[in-house]
Amino acid sequence: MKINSKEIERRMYRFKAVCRKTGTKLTHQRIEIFREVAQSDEHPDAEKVFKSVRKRMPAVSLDTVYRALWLLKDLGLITTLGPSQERTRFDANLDRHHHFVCLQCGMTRDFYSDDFDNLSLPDSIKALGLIETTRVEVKGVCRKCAGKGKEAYTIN
Amino acid sequence: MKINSKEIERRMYRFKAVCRKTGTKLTHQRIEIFREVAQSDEHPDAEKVFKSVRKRMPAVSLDTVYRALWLLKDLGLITTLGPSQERTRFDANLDRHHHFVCLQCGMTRDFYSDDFDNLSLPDSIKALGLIETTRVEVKGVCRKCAGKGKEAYTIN
DNA sequence: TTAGGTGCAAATTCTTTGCACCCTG
DNA sequence: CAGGGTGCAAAGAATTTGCACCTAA
Repeated sequence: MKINSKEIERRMYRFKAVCRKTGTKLTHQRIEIFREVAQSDEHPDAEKVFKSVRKRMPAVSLDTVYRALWLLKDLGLITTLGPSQERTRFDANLDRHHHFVCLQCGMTRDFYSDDFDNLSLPDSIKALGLIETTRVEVKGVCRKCAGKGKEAYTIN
Repeated sequence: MKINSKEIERRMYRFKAVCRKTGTKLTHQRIEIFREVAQSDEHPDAEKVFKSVRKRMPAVSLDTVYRALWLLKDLGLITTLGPSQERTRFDANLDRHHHFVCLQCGMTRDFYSDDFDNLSLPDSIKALGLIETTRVEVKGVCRKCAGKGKEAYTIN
């Protein structure tokens, strides 16, 4: 809850426009659920959204929150942090490296780049705490999936 | 299964050394579980490791795989991809941005950087597929957590 | 009016835990 | 031989689904 109200309005407007354009019903639940994510800068998880929304709308159910969030993601109105709907994956490569991740099949390839290894961070970030790693995540659609003619959808 | 055997040997050696140094028992299960991750470049999840290990060692159980993987992570011998043991989080900020993530409390802060927005990717990566986004993930320990005097542990 | 949306409860899926037995060091 | 480690089965979390009722358009 820290985004400025101008920006929140803009997000709400866009949300409503996209719903109309796509024939998605603007239910009270969806409005409150979207508002909750739109007005927060802390990247809440489903449970957190649920708890906040429930304060204003005691009857919502957690499954509606999940359904709404995935819908909003499909509509390109929100994105997910981390590999959404994927399990934790393990990596024995301890060298400094970066990742390319296929948005469709999840294929992940390590790559190396001196340029990326030596990025200099803005001071505002250094001020946040002790920096340990800086990693570049490149997302896209791998050749195999692109070959299948699927459309790439909206992105993290 | 694509890492070269020299590198696999190096990883196995390091693994055994760390186990000895920390008094961690070198059981057959742990050896096979670590080997599986060490010899793979595809960042397997727990289930995948389990299935592969079971071919050579039919009696292993999935929970042993989980226990071993988290242990290996604690020992700094492997890392996790994506927010390990965290839930999916949602973000309504559709502008191009980057993240700082606290390894201890999970606090995530967006930040902006023209430099980061304009990184040029190695050709080898461009060849992998259609690139959609390039995002920098900075990990570290936020001031609040650092203030608590906890040690930062090994990193993603 | 009516098709899509919701709440509820039950089902899944993924991961963790308690406990008795086993094996490494 | 001792204490940590393992397998099993059962518990817990997190997320999804089936279905009858409800509501936005």
